[in-house]
Amino acid sequence: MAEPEARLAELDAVFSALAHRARRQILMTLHFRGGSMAAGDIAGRFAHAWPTTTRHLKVLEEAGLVTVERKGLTRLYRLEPKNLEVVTGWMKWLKSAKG
Amino acid sequence: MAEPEARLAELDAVFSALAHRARRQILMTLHFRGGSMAAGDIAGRFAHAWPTTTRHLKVLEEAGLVTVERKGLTRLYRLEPKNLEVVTGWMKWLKSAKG
DNA sequence: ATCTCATTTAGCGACTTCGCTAATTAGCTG
DNA sequence: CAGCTAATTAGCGAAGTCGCTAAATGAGAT
Repeated sequence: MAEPEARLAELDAVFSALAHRARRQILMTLHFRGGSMAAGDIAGRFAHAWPTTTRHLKVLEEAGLVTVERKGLTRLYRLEPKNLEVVTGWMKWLKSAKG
Repeated sequence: MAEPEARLAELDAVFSALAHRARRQILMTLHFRGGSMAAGDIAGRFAHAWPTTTRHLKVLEEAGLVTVERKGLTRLYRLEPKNLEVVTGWMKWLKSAKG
């Protein structure tokens, strides 16, 4: 683990990313559609303007919750469930640890 | 469950509350010290000015993550683990549901 | 009633977030 | 290359967050 500050920063990034309803919904949408979708496909499912969704996607990407891959003209966003473990890990630890 | 909007609002409140490092730390501190502490006891463990911590406590309270009880001069904050289930529930559901 | 102690509320300034529209980048096709 | 399409970046304004200090509240003790 090392680098406690890096770990805290990661927690900050992940929890902040999850703090917005639209971003949680993006993750859910991705999951329900098999784990990966084109950016426009995602944007099309939201009432927000496309650039707004683009920015949400960037926040999720910076938190490590999704990854992007260029696929010709489109960009494929993929759910990265591994980094969600940061949250479950924190929750589990909070519940189990003894003082 | 009913009221989908109420449920979404609760998710918003809880995830937003967890999005700040100091607030996560307050929950951890509470847990490690047995689940309840006086406000001043909590504030004393943070570098922030006392009113700043008071506000964080209010955010946590509004999210249902802690409760307060007047105890003479002091106010006793108690961890409310039940409402943390909102998060674990969301996480679990996200991981297990099939599209 | 007054004083003190624990805590909150009020209010300010710096900064960030989140929505938008307009402009730009970059790949593909003719 | 010109033109279309997918998506991002730029930049703006409204609103929220988070730190602070100063003032107010409210309970207990003198």
